[in-house]
Amino acid sequence: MAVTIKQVAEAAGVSRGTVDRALHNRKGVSENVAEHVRKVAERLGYFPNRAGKMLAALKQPLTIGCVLPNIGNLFYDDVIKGLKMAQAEMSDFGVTIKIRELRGFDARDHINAINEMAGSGINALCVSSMDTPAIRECVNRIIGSGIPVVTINNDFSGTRRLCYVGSDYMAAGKTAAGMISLYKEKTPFKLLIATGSINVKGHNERVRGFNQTLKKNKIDYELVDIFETQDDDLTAYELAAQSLKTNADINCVYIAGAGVAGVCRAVEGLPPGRRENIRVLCFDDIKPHRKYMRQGIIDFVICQEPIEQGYQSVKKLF
Amino acid sequence: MAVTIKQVAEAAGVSRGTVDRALHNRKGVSENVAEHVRKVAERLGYFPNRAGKMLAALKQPLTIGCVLPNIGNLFYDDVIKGLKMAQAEMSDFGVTIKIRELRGFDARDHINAINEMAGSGINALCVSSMDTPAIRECVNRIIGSGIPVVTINNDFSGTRRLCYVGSDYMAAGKTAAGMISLYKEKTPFKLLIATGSINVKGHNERVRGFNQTLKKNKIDYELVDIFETQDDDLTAYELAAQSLKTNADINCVYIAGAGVAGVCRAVEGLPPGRRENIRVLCFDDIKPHRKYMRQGIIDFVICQEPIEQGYQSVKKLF
DNA sequence: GTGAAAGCGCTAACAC
DNA sequence: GTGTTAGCGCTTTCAC
Repeated sequence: MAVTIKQVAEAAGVSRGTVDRALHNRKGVSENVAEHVRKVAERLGYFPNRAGKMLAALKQPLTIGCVLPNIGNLFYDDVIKGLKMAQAEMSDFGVTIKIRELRGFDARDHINAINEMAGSGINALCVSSMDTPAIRECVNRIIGSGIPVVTINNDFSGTRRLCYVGSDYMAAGKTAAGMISLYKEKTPFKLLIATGSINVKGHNERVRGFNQTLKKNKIDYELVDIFETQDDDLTAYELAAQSLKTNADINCVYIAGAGVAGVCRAVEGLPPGRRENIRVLCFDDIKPHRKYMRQGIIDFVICQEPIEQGYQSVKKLF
Repeated sequence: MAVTIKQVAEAAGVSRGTVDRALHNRKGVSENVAEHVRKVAERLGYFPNRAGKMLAALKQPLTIGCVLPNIGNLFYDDVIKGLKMAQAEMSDFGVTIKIRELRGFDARDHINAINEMAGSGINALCVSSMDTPAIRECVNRIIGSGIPVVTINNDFSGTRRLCYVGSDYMAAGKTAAGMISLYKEKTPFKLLIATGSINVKGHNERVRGFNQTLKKNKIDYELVDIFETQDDDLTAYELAAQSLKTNADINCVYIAGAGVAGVCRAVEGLPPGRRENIRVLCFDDIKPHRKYMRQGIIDFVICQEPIEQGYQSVKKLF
């Protein structure tokens, strides 16, 4: 059996309460005693038993607030599924989650939602948003106020968030480049890139990783056009249809964000003969993507693990 | 806060001990009272709190025995990593694991190891073995003796194991068929299949799923040769070299088990011109596979999640 | 057959 | 600043 707080207390010649205070840097202990206790704990190889912790934690229930731009983006359905799985698994330890749902990429909306959530008595925050200065500032302020934050699916540059739970988007772009290279006989690729939003770090990285790897592997390609879908199918459709019409030489479409169905519909609308000649790559395993994949419009879908992302976010915070 | 055993006891007008006995079908409680308690618990929506359970479980440490044919099969390194991760995470709840390592597919060896393990005072068993009558019988006997069993990575047909943790090998074969279909212009495929062992259910299913899907999708192919590697690189090398020499028309090698490096070495040894003309598909992300992938010998590797398999096996048993 | 009580390891409230 | 104690929910042992 592992060493308990009781044994540390005996060895250090103090009470269990004092050990607890010392090891958690709580106030109410003199620095001398605290230092001594920490030494003894270290020496005995003390490591707090999580079963005991959990049971005691029941008295201080933990509420985790989640802010997600999920409305109109099916991908987040599975993230939410993961969040709920975690909640189900940890409700026994006093964990509750509270989800705030957002539509689209309006920075003001996001900031309002995050602030509201932070002010609603939560103990921790789990957020998926954009990587803009205003939002970073907002999140940093919340962290400063003592609420730990994890980013989920979308990370921020330079915030002191606890951790990021999500995929490595550079690697994802790299993978996409590898996939399209299987069609080397179709080079030079005439490329259309549809990204979600220039404010989303992950979308940018998917594009950078893709370009970098194509160059590194000396794949012959030319970037013909690029636009933002705003993760909206209608916008995506219109811009894609326009671009494909203007640029008759496009033979490869790389979709780095949501709005995939919109782009696919535009490809679908092309005259036969042209349509089959276009390779389409996109991300995330959601229902409409499967449909277009079966139809042969989409050639490759690179997936992440949304359920796991939701699940792990809660687990880390707990 | 959720309903506790104490509340159930009060509502039912009995003691906490009696509730515990009733809900766990332990002896020492009359069927009348037991029935009544179960009804009350049901009505109140009682669900045992896992934090409390875990803490109490500390008094009865749980030892999980694991029997794995890992020696000489790098894939299991990650399975073991997962087992150890789980142990690290759950040592706080009194869980210990004990691993017995095996080499190869000798049924007698496996049965001896399983029996030894079962007789060594373990509380649960986690096993990866072959799907033969003798081994099934052995495992069923152990289950009958009251030790719960999960199968990991390799399932048995028709045993009363608690659950199977591993991949869907039919789907894996299907995926492989989809991958090779990307090279449709190379049809008809002249196929060499290297399976690991005819006694391993997963290997068989990988082959069946592969064949079925090629047929279903009307891919033109012919099975030229098939052999067992015994998951051994040397055997694999010799048989593959022989087969490739005898059958000069082979242009596609499907490796359903281990021994991949052996087969690849055989392909590598072919004269240039012939060598590049052969597509190779295999399974599992282990180091030598990466090497042959970079070299361009292997075209596709379909992976499973060995770490997760190890981790989940322990978690389920706990 | 049933109730009462101790105790798993930890934290927090209270006492000194 | 430090010690003491109660209690989180559950299981098990001991008494009756």
